[in-house]
Amino acid sequence: MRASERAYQALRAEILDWSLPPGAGLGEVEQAERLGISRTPLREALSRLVADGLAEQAPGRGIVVADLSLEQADQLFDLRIALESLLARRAAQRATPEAAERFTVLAGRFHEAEAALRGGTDPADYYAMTSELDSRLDEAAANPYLVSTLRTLRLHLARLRRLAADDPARLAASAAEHADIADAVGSGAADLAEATTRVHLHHAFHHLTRRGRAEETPTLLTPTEGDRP
Amino acid sequence: MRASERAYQALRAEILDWSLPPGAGLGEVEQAERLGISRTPLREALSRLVADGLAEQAPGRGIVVADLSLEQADQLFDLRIALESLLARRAAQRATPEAAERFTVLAGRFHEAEAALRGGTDPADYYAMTSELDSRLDEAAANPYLVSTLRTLRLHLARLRRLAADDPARLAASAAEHADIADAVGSGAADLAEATTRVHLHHAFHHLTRRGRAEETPTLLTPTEGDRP
DNA sequence: GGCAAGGGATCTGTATACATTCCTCGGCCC
DNA sequence: GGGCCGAGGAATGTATACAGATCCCTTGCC
Repeated sequence: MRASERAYQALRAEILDWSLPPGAGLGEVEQAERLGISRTPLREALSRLVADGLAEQAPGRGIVVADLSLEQADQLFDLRIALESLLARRAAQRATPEAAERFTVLAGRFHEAEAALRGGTDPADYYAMTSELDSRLDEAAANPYLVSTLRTLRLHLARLRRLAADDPARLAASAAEHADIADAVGSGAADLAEATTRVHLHHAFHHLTRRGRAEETPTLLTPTEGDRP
Repeated sequence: MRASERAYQALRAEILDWSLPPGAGLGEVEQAERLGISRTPLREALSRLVADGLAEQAPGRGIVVADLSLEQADQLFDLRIALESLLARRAAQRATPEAAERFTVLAGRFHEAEAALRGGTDPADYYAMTSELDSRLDEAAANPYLVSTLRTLRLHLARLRRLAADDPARLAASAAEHADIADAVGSGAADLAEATTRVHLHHAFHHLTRRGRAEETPTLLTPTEGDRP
């Protein structure tokens, strides 16, 4: 794999999991040294991070990890609701019969996952399923511009997810909501597909902001001092 | 100005005005030579163009200008309608009293522009006003993620515009629609702001696709042979 | 003691040289 | 005659060296 690609993925992963917290400086020499590559491919990786909005040019400090906190969650979700409700609607309208069948099957799996999650199962399978649903919606909606926009947005949402502790009750409810979405898309009900998506996202947003105000999260918001000496 | 920035702006302008048509190859040595810079800053410019979606990695041909035709107009407008209607709604909800006043003033100027355009005036002033309206909406809506997404989308729309010949009648009607939008936002009517935006964009889309099917445009769709021998 | 100017060090931006990969074209074998 | 394999070459990917800018620290003057 290309060095620039490895650097991009490594840095992106560290930003998404908060190893590199907002405001952390991404000096070229320092990061190139750390990743064992030269400055040229590192600069390309940084460009891509800036284009993704995960990093930004800070006034006199070079490139730093972009800020993110719960204050921005409502801005992200405002955009997310608009885009994902459109995605679900178009997927419902345009899904081929074979694709529709796959959505219905997926809905069944979400229902099973809901039961399992209520039992306290490991949520890894469930996360994989949500990501599969996203991919199938992207495919069915058949709008590359929309998909590409959502791809970028999902990066920010992944970062945001670390601010919310997942509790089994919410995960089970979320699985049920995903089942509703998959069912609606699978049956070609565009209005319902959009509505179930909006319902799901509103619940997800409220859960996120409610959890975020609990006293445990500040440690997540200001991790690991010492990145800027 | 930095060489990479100049290269980015130069190439972007050439892509937007179809001097570099879809499919045109952007070889590093060739372009670097043409622009009088070395490959390093040129590569950064190409990265940014790819991130914008204006260029893309072609299977075995390196980086080429991204495809764009009227077939993609409905995909672009589908996304555009979702984003700009949200933008108008939020702007109406969040505009400060001073900002609202500016929208109302702008609405008046659009009405004047409408009359002038019916008289066959040069539309340059009108274009400047639409771009000012966009900026004010961006500012009032106060959602950096939405604004940044729209910034990218508008690049593609600018490219698309070259496929539509502007006729004075449509421009005047468009000015009237913009006046409606500015009025609605200025008066804080969120529903109306969204509705007027949707109306405007539907008209713009239909005008675009209608014009595009006229027999003159195929020459625009397949310009200047010889870019790929 | 504070402020301003200069100098040094560090960082980013650019150019160029080198390495590696991939495409193409020609020849050979089936 | 067609297809596969290999050599040549061009283009991309990477490293490094150089240049320019910027920021901070020091020092001198007010």
